[in-house]
Amino acid sequence: MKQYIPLLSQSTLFGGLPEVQLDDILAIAAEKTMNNGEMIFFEGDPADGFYMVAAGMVKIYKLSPNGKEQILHMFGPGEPFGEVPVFAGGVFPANAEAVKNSTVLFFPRKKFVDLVSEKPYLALNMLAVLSKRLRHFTIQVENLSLKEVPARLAGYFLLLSEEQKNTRHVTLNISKGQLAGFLGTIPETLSRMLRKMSDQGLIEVEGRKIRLTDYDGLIDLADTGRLEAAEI
Amino acid sequence: MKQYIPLLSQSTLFGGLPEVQLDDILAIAAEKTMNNGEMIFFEGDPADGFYMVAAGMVKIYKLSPNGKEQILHMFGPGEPFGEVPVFAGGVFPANAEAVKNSTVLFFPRKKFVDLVSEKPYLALNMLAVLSKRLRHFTIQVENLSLKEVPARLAGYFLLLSEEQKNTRHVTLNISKGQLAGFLGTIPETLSRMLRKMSDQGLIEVEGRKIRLTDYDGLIDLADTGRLEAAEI
DNA sequence: GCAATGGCTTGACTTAGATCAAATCCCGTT
DNA sequence: AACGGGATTTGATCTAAGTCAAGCCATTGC
Repeated sequence: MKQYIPLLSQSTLFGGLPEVQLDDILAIAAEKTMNNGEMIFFEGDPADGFYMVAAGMVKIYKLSPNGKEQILHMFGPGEPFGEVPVFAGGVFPANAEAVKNSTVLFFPRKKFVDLVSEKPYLALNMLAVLSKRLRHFTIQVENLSLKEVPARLAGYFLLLSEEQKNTRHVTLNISKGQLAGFLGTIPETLSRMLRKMSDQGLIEVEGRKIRLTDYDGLIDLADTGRLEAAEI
Repeated sequence: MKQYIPLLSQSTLFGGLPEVQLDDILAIAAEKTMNNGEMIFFEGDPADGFYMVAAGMVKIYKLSPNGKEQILHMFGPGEPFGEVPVFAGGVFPANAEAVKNSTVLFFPRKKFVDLVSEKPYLALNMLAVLSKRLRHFTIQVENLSLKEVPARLAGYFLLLSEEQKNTRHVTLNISKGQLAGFLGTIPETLSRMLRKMSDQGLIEVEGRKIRLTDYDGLIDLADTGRLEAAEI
């Protein structure tokens, strides 16, 4: 069960606090297995608990009236999702769908609230998790409204490069279509941008493997925004 | 001091919990007065505490390299802000500026964390506040990436109309320039959209007073997206 | 081996909205 | 009442990115 630790240890801020009893928290969880593409919940569904990914991967997204999909988050093993309505009340604000065959844990709200009242450090951990998520959203809003697609894309590559230790060689963990949704654009546009960026020698694309051939150029692109037209 | 209650009572979810001692929380706060336009903190500043608006109004925003401003939040009396780094660690992810002459309370992180360990219900209240903020961001991301400016604007009017009891007659509480920043656009575009919308009889604009002349039309616009060109 | 399906790429076209520049309005001061 | 400066509006233009329509791999199943 040790693979579930991320939920509980994500914050080292309050390290002086006693160790959480993993069994306590896992005791109140119910396990569900989901197939790739299966919906976990829909926007608007009443929420009486939250989830955590045990295995696989889950995407949280919104749809526009004409079907364009904006991915808000992708969550992997150990990451909780759908907590908002548990604390704020009401309904799920977005859709959740398994993007691989996955196992998720469900935590009924009542049980969790009871538990959290007993164990304050659990609440502090949860606060840290929500705070980090809030920060991610801050960045996402900034990206969507202040940066153009190439800048967002460059930023995404740099992020990947930090996550994966191989500084110059990253591998997409999602399909390009999904990546487009995550960046707030559409597959066609993403495809063109990838092409432009490789034309300019910033990257080399081979399927899901991306070589970052001009790291500094990417950094520059990521925050100053503009992708110059290729001048031979 | 009763005007500070919103922080503590925003969640009725956990109503069974004992009443918070307002004095406890206010005891650890320091008061600052700010002039209109004065900065409270900058993006990247190290954070050792969070704030709450006591009087006036504060905007939280990001800037693009070329100066465009995206407002993330506007906070009024009783609303806490800048809590994210307190729980997630690190630095402020955006700028905070007083948009009126204002008074803010500052809560040093260490003192607050100590207090929260003693009073679990305080943490639960904080969780509720952060969760609601997270939900707002969900909506903001959706708006920015999936909806066009007229739809966002219509949505904003409908929101205002709910907040202010007068169903057909709303008053902007911020300048149009600020509103543009909040909607992720620029003043020129906002101005044109307001014009289009009044040309179509959806609203009537008179300074900061807006009459919602076609409520159903606005609802339609807010979620199906498109503003038809005015015929004739 | 060869449909066939889904993911990706490409091209031609359209459009929402940003930029630039110039009025004009509005309001608190002097 | 005249002044000055910010806020707002308007017009002309430009551009990033979305839409529509085809074609192209590349895998999976038959």
